[in-house]
Amino acid sequence: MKLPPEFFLRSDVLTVARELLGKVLITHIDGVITAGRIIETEAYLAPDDRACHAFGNRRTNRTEVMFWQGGHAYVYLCYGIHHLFNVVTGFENEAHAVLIRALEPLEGVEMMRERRFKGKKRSDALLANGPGALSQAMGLHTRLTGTNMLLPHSPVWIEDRGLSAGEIIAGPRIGVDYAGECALWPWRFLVDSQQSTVDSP
DNA sequence: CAAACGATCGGCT
DNA sequence: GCCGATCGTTTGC
Repeated sequence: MKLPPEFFLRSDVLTVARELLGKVLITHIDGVITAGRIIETEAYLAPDDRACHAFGNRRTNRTEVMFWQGGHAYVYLCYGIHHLFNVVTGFENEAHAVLIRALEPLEGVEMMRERRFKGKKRSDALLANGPGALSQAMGLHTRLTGTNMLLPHSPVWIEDRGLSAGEIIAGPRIGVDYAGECALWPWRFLVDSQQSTVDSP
C-alpha cells in the first residue's frame, strides 16, 4: 500500500512524476488524516534544468534535502505565502524532485475545508486545485521539509490504492518563464479529466 | 547589510 | 484579466 523505497530510488524523475499520478498523498497532522488522489505533477531535475532550485548542483541550506535520497519531503515557501510540497526522488546526491500540483480530495474533507476556507463558503473544487492550495488543505508546512516519508509514523506519506491515472497529458511547467528554454520542456503531467478515470458511470 | 526575487493565490475590475 | 500580498533565500555591493 505505502510506496516502497524502490519507487523513489530511480534516476528517471520524469517517469516517477508520471507514475505519481493516481497515487494517494496522505497526511496525519493535528490528529487528523487527510488524503487526496494526485492528479497533477511537475518534474525538476538538476543539474541542467534552470527551473530547478538545485540548478548546476549548487547546494544551499534550502535545497540540501533535494540531494538526499528519494522518499524525503522538500517543502519550501513561495512568494512569501505558499508552502509548496515536493517529493525528492533519485539516489543520494541527485537533486531531483517532483512538485505535487493538484489533488482530488478523498478523506478528511471537512478538515481541508477548515484549513483552506476557515468557515467561509467556497467551492470544494478550490480545495486542492494548486500547489499552494493543496499544501494548505493537507496541513503541509515548510517545517516538514526533510521528513522521511518511508519511515513508519511519518506525518506525510504516499500510497498506491490501485487507482488509475487514466489518460495523461504532458505540457510545459507553470510559472518558470525565467528559466529560458527549460520552461518549454513538457515536464508537467496531469490526468485528462475529459477521460473516464476511477468511477465514471 | 540591502535588495531583488519568486515552482501562487484571491480579490477586484 | 490584472495586481498586490508577503517573507525566506539568495545575491550583490
